[in-house]
Amino acid sequence: MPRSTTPKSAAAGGRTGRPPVTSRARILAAARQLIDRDGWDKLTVRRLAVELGIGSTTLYHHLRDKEDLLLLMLNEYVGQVPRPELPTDPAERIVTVAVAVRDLLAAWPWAAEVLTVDGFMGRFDDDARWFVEEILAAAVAGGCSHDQSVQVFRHIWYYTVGEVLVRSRSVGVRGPDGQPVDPAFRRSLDESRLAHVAAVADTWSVLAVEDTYAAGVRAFAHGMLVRA
Amino acid sequence: MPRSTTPKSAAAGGRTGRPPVTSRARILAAARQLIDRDGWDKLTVRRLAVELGIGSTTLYHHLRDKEDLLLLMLNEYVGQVPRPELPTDPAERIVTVAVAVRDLLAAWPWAAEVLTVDGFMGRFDDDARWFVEEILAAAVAGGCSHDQSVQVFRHIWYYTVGEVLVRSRSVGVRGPDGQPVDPAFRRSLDESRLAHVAAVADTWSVLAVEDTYAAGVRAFAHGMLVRA
DNA sequence: ACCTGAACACCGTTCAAGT
DNA sequence: ACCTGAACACCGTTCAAGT
Repeated sequence: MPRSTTPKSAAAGGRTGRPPVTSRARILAAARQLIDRDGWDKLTVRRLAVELGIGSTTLYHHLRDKEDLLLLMLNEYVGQVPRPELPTDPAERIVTVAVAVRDLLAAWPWAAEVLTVDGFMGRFDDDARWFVEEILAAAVAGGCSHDQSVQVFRHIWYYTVGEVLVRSRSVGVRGPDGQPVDPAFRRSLDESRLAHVAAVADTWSVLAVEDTYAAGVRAFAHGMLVRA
Repeated sequence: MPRSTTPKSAAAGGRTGRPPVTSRARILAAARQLIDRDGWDKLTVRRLAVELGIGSTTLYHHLRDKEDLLLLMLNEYVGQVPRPELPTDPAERIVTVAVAVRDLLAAWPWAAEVLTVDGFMGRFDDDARWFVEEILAAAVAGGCSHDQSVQVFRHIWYYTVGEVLVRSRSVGVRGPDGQPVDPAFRRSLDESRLAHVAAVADTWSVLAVEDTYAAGVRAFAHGMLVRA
């Protein structure tokens, strides 16, 4: 039952016993390849083993469980992102960092699945935590106490996770009848009770695909730094 | 392959054929009972059939698929919520509605799972859309155009979904070793690179359980209505 | 018109036995 | 020290046959 933080292959000092057929790095690479080729939902322990040409149960010598694999992938992914150039204004620095993280998560939709794994915030490793540091530092530079900076981070994080999750699940959705599901709420719309919904019914689907994330965090970040 | 909007039992005009052993309403009630008693993750098509005392495959005459069941439950749930008293100030009206919806979703954590179902926004029915109407109306009352009100709603919605999802998955999390996962990021913390993270490491877990949702939407709502 | 069992095509995970 | 097949305990869904 290996832990994420202590890979067995690295810990093994001696050279006795049966030689390993795979490694953490190889597993991660295979998982990524599998997702890119066949899609996120095809990433199963069994398929991953086939991809690697090993028995599926062998994977449990390298990973605690499937969730462990997901966290490992997220950490590797977030850690590898190129850090953006940061502006000097604290609020704008938050916006820049948040947009970078959002773009990162949005580009790999499977990341959205991992975001909802139990307690994942405490399972980021140092390389993946740079963005937490940057947001906290910017909040403090903007006049927040350390405690307030944590709350600023949490707000930004909730908004980001929500945006990524909702949008990754709403693009190009089609109903079982093959027709695209109408995001405009026009189905059985009671116009007297839902007057404002009716007023935007025709334009909703157009407005809903617009990328308003940056505007959202901007309003958020400036609003909170002013109040702090 | 029945659709959510046209229950078969209701549509059937004649009285020929084998009598039904169950109904939409009974299925929904049984599902809720199952969740309340055994937990969200125990809600499977097979267990639900056992709960109802019918064959599992029979359920497919009343539901298109499992996702359909989830949406049906969400709609029933959101539609039944007592509408809160609304203040006159537009921004505060948004806060009140948003808090009510958040409380609702947070109280039934399984709702969080449904929120990530493909295209669920377009699958709310009229009874569940009152909160959309209220937020759009408040935004317009606050000076937004109809188009802008949609963007206000989207921002609030992303934030709400994120808050509910993250928080429903972060409470009382324990690692596989039985120790609670430390949300304070203290594991292998490089204090030189992550100075601000280190500064809040000790208080993070205390701050993270605080309910700051209302403060978040408030900053958001006021900020956006000012800019619009 | 509605219900059913059998079957299909899968899952994640454990564990004793093997090299 | 590491790998493996068999097995366990499940899933959601389809479909021909039955009442």
